[in-house]
Amino acid sequence: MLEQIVGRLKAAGIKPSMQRIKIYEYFFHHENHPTAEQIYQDLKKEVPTLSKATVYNTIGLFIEKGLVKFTTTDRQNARYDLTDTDHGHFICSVCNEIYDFPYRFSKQYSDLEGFEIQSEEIVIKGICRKCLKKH
Amino acid sequence: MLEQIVGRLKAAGIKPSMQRIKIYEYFFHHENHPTAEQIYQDLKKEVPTLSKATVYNTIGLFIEKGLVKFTTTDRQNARYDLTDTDHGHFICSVCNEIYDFPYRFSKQYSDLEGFEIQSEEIVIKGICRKCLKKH
DNA sequence: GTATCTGCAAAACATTTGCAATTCT
DNA sequence: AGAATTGCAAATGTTTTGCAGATAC
Repeated sequence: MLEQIVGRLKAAGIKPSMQRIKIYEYFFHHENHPTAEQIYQDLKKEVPTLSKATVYNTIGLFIEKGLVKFTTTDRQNARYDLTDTDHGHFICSVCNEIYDFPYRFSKQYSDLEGFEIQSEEIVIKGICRKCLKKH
Repeated sequence: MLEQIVGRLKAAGIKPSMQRIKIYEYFFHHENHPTAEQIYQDLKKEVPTLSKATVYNTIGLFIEKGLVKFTTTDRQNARYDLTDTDHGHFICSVCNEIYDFPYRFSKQYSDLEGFEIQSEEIVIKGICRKCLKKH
């Protein structure tokens, strides 16, 4: 696992420092698109000297190198996604949890002829099953 | 036209003040999802006493009453959409312009059974034709 | 005249930046 | 030592809030 993390960082041209490994690893263990704040709060327990600036800067580096991308689910806080699979995002307006669901993009949009497509995202907002049950 | 604006505001339970009419009207005349700042800058010419707080508060009221909703295209600045039609958003990563394109949502997602769906948005990022031509 | 609405200034909040201290090789 | 990385504190930029004055009914 750790080998895989380090390998991917190196492959992306990123020197695998302690902080970078921990942050990248965090994305693998926390699938529901954490905010920088959540990453910071959780990792501080393991790496007490960690600063929020480092979290932001490191994620910025990951984005630049293509390991991670923004989701556009949440306008308040930035949320991130590993750049692996085609999937849609459902965000619950009560608990703010993000759920991934399988979704295949069409890749072809007749009304966007002549446009270069770089990424596609579908965002569904509503109330998740867990929150619906609470009422 | 003005009648239509005023009518919609009243129907939504919003008292149609000068500022509110101008701001709501603005959305009808500017289809590409302006930011609060753009609305403020443009309307200031007509309504010099307008303050940015009023723009934000008024849009907030519109959202609360369901006349307008956030788009999730842009993480830097809030952008808004009239809650009318089914369409997708294309955002150009060069000029930051938003293009609407026809898109029919499926409304049915087998993997979201038991979830209540309130809104759907598809966001495609890339480079628009205009910017591609410049190179 | 009372309730609502507006606008200013300040506050709040997420994110970025400059720079000094630290770490790694 | 030299280069890269990190962490702090301050800056930035957007959005929200408190409150006093203005407006509308």
